[in-house]
Amino acid sequence: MIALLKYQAIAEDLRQKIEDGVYRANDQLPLSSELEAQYGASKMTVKRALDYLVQQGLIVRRRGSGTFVKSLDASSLDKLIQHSRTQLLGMSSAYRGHDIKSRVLAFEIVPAPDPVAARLRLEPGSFVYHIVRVRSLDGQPRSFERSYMTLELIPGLREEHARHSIFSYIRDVLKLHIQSVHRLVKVRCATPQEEGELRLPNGSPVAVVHETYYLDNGQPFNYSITTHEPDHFALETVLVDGPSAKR
Amino acid sequence: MIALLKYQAIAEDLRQKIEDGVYRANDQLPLSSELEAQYGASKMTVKRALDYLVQQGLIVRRRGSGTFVKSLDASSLDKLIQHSRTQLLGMSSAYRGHDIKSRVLAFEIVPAPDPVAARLRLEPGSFVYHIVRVRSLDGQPRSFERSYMTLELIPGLREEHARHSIFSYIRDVLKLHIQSVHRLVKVRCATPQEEGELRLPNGSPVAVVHETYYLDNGQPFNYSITTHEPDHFALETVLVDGPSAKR
DNA sequence: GAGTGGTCTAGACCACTAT
DNA sequence: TAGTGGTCTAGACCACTCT
Repeated sequence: MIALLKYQAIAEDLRQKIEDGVYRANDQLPLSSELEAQYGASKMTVKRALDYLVQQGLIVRRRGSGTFVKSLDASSLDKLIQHSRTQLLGMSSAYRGHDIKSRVLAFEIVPAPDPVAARLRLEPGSFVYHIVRVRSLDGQPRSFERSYMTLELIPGLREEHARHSIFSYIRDVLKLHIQSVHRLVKVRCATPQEEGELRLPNGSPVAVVHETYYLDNGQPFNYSITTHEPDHFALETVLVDGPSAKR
Repeated sequence: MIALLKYQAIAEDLRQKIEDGVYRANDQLPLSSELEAQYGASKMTVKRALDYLVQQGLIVRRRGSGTFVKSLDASSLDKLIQHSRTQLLGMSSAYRGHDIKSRVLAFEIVPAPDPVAARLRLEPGSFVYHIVRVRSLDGQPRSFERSYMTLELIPGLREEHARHSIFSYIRDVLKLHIQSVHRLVKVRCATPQEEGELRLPNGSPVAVVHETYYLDNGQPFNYSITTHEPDHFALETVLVDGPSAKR
C-alpha cells in the first residue's frame, strides 16, 4: 500500500465517517478550526481535504455558515463512494472480483488511419497497434473495443497482454504513468458486427465512447472507440461549481 | 463582470496564451519560479492556477521535469477550451447566440412519485413541480426534458419561466446558488412520445441523462430526465489522475 | 548534484452569513 | 459584530528527474 498524503488521509477518514453514518445527510461537519486541531493539520491542508470531498460530490461548503454533508439518498451515496474509487482505473480494476474476459478479434500493426493519426499526433502513416477486443463480464459480452496505440510509445506489446490487461503492462512493465483520459460519449444504432459480437437484437442502441489516453509527459498513446451494450452502460459524473470571488 | 481571483486570473492568462499559440503543443511552460516572479504570486497560488489547467486537460506537470502543454490536435484544443467555459451552465448559456426555444408540454404541481421523492429527499407525496419541455436549437428539436422541482425550495415558479430559463429565475430572482449537478448517462430506444416530439425515425436510439441539481446548502432541488436525439448529442469529460505520493 | 514540482505550515487579511 | 470559510504569502522541507 502506498502512503497517503496528509490531505488525502484526512479526506479518506472523513469519507469513511460519512460512509459509516457518523456524519449523515445534512449534518454539519466540525468547523475547519476543529478539524485542524483534530488532525494536527494547517488550515490549507484541511481545506484541501474538504475540497477533495466537494469534488467527489459528498459535501458542500458555505462561507460564513459551515460545511455540510450533502443531502443524498443511500443509493446515490453508495454510487459516489464507489465512483470516487474507480475514476481512472481500467475495467479490470474497476470490476475486481468479477470474471472479466477479453476476446481478441484482431491484434496487428498498421499505418494509422488519418483521423487516428490526428488524435495521436502522429505523422500520417506512422505505425500503430490496432487491437479489437470484446470484453465480457461474468460471461456476458459488454463492450466492443477498437483501439489504436502508438507503437513507439508502447514497445513490446503482445496479444497476450491484450487478453489480460494492457494497462498493467504499461504501468508495471514499461513503468509509464497514465496522466489523463479525454472522453467523448455518443449514441447510435449498433452495426451488424456489434450486434453479432455483443449478442444484441437488430437495431439495438449502443453507447459509443471515444477515449484518448495521455501519458504524464503529455503524449497521447491510445485512441479507442468502445461500443457498450445498452442495458448495463451507465456513466456517472459530478459537476461542481468553482469559487466565484467578489460579487 | 466579476473580479477574478488571482489564481483564476493567472490560469486565464495562461489559457489564453495556449489558445493564441504563444505556448503550443508539447511546449514547456515557464518554470514555476518564473511564473511566480512574472505574476507576483506565491508558489501555492501559481500551483493552484496550474492545477486548474491540469484539471481542464490542457497541461501536464511532472515533478523533476517541468510543466508542458498537452499534445492536443487543434480540434481537441478548441473543444476543451469551449468545454471549460460551459461546465455548469444551462443550455441557454452554453449555446448563447443560437436560437433556443423551449416548448412547454406540461407545467403542473403534483405529489412526487416515489423515485423522485427519494432523489429529492422529500417525504413521499410532497408536492413538486412537474415540467415537461421540448428544447429546440435553431428550430430543430434536440431534447425532451421531464423535470421535477421541489415546490418548497423554488417558490413562485411560473410556466413563463419554463419557456425561457428556469435557472436564471433561480439565480437572479430567488438569489439561490447551484452548487453541483450529479449526472448519469444511459442509452435506450426512444419511446413513441419521444419519437414524435423529437421527430425521430422509428426505433431511434437516444441518450438519456438523469440529473440531480444541488443548492449550495446541500439540498437537491431538481431531478430531471432528459432524452437527447442521437445526432447532436455529445458529452465530453476529462479524467485526471491525482497525486500519488511516496512510491 | 542541480534543478524541477509537491506538500505542509503559520499567520495576515478578506468575504460572506447569521444574529 | 462574532463567527464561518477563502485567499494569499513566505518559507521549510520533500520527492522526483535528468545527466
